[in-house]
Amino acid sequence: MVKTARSGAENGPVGPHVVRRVTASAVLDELRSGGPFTVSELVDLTGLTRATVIAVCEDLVRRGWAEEHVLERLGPQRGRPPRTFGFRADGGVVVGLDIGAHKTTALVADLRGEILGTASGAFRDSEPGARERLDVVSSTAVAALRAASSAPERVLAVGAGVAAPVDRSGHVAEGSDFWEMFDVGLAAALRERHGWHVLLENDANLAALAEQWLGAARGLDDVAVVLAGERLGAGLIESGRLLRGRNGAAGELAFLGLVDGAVGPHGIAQLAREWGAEAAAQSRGLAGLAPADVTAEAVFAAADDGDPAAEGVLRRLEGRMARVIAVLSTLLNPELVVLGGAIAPAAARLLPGIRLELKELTETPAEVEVSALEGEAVALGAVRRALDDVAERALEIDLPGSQAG
Amino acid sequence: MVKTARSGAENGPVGPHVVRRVTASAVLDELRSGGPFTVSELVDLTGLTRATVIAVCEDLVRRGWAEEHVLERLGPQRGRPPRTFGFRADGGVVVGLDIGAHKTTALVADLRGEILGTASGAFRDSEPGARERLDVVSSTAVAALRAASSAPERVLAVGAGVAAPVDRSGHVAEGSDFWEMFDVGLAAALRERHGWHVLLENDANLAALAEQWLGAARGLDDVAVVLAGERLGAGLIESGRLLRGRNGAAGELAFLGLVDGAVGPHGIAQLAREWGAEAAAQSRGLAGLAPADVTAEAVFAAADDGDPAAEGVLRRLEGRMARVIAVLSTLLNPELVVLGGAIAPAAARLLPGIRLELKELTETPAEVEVSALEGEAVALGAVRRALDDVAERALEIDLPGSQAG
DNA sequence: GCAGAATAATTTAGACTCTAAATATAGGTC
DNA sequence: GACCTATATTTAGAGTCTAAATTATTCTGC
Repeated sequence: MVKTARSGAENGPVGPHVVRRVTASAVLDELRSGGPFTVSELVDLTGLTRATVIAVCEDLVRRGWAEEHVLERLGPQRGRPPRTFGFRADGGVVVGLDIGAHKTTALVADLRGEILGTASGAFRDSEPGARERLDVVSSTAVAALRAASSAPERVLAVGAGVAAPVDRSGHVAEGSDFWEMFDVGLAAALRERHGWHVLLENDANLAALAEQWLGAARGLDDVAVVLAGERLGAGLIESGRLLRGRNGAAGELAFLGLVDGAVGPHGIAQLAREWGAEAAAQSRGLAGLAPADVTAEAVFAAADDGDPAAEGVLRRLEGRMARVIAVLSTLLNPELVVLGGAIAPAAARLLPGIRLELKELTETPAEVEVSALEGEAVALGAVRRALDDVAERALEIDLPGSQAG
Repeated sequence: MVKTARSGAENGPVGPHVVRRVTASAVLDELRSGGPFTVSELVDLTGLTRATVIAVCEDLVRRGWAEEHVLERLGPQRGRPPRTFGFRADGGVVVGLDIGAHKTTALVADLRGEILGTASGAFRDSEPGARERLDVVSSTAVAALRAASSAPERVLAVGAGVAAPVDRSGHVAEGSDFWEMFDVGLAAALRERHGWHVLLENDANLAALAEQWLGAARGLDDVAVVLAGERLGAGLIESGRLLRGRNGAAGELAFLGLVDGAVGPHGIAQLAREWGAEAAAQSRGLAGLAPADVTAEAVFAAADDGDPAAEGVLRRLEGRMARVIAVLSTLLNPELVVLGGAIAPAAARLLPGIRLELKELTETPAEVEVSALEGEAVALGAVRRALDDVAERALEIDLPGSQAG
């Protein structure tokens, strides 16, 4: 659909080596996604010739992406012992950052996504400046690297999630006054300080990647992940691709106001407080709390005790969520909607009600599940994003310690 | 984001010829998108060597995709006269079909998208059976080919739009009882009868392709096209790609009920009638029409005459449209929303009101324009779809009349 | 121990493609 | 007619793949 780019001139010179790029990618993909393989297995998997597979593997070993395994033969086998090659998951590391309003989390993972180290840090000020944020983020990342017994030089890519729209070029959308100045700062500053390749991304988008990778949406290609808590936003994946929209603002759910007449967008936690306080004020009970003391947790706890007013609040929340999911289902037709964010722990109890209402609201209801990734979805998604980037650039990257020219 | 497929084995054998495929694509893309070029120009455009470009061009000529032009030199020029090559737009044709409820339209275009012939046919029965539909569609397509002085054997691809969800594999989504049986019938039957390669697609999706190709959204990568009339649906393009969703149902706008409390989905024309009739019944005028006589056209005409009740209906329509567009803008963040379908002729007068309301409803309002493609959007989009398919498969297609083995 | 079977690695020959550099060609200019 | 210019063609060299032939390693059975 419409040309992508003046094709040739920019895509580097063509030549016999592009063939090698294709074959090397094929082999590397197999190695990355599976255990060590014998050459014969790789021949079967890729459809390439034995001679080619060996040449490619030796190439990959030289470049640091693969290693030859010394095989331990279990039982007696016939024939010449095969050579086996495996992916070098320790060829480098990636970092996943979840940069929140008050704190930041860093994960360090190997090239297969195994988490090697974690750290988190809090911003001292409640409204920290760019410098403060940058320092905390940077030192948290370094701390996670230390916990992983790794070092900044070994980092091949960094994924970073922020609670703001991020466009396709990795810039925080204009008009988002708070982040506007900081975004360029983050990617540029981390590159400056450590030489890192930073991929900035909206947090809900990363949560979606994480759910698709390790969570409730594992392996599905059409998914929406709703992050509900103080904020409300969604990460959308269609046909395996993140949707960002023109300015990176896709996935905002501020149409809530249109859906049931509320004024402006509201996080679910906020709503629970607000509606809970209403109920308390109307002296409908809620465990005798004063309206000012009503927290989201208190409402959920009261509902557990059978408080009818609190249960009424939950019904309203179910309705609200069902409407949001109904709009997503109708407009985007995902296979599954995952509920995540701060609401996740409480969401399980809303699920039956939501599913029931959803069926009435749309002809194409998605499945609905609750995230099981706890607080780590965004950081895990950042890891996934970084891994994807590394996989894409693999053959252009010179791995530290490789003997390649 | 997750592996796509067991890479190698299915992708055909690798070898030096894949390089040729790359270079040939690069040259062919340039030729297709521009006038005839001299070899030197192609060298600049593609970054390839002169020797390569000539070899590739001669290859393309042999395969029927390009032709060598005899140059007419305008003024005196220095140097050896260059060879020039051009795309052979007449190497074959594509067909675009708009299969509606009551009639069908067929366009025939050359490989550059120039429309060569048109035809349309009506179904005799109001609820025609599969056989009747198939016969009319087939003969309409053949009539359009005749009008284009072409023939069924020259058809390289057929795009076909239907008013039903179509999933990625080209099948009408299950549960859509009416089309369910017919869809497979259409693609299979046209292949059977004429050997055509048929690409079934949702009509709103095709309208979106058309707007992006020739219409108000020319060249934009993030667009939504709302088809409003008796029915209501949208075609969504994000990052240059159509969104289909899990079952092809993406773009449905039946969430309208959620947005302002209406029951079930309603086409705009229906609403105009309904609300107009309400207004008439409340004896608020509407040019003295009896409620039963109120048509959408009558409402718009009355508004033109300054009838306040009719204007009230238009305000309500503006509000409804603005809400729909607001949801699209917020959730998908397109750059532009195009209003098309039966509403298009009347929509221009709603535009100012819609734009004004939209700004109040979302933080990321899209631009809003009215389609200028008149009734042809779907059929044109079908042509575009077919052309894209041909472009993608170009080097695997044996063009009729080529001397390639 | 040793021939033979089984499996895999390595080598060799052949084909195709690209680039780069050298050579040839077709016009115009002086 | 000699020269200049822009282009075309040829030639040499390198990289890559496949396919087929050759060599290597191990186990089995006697």
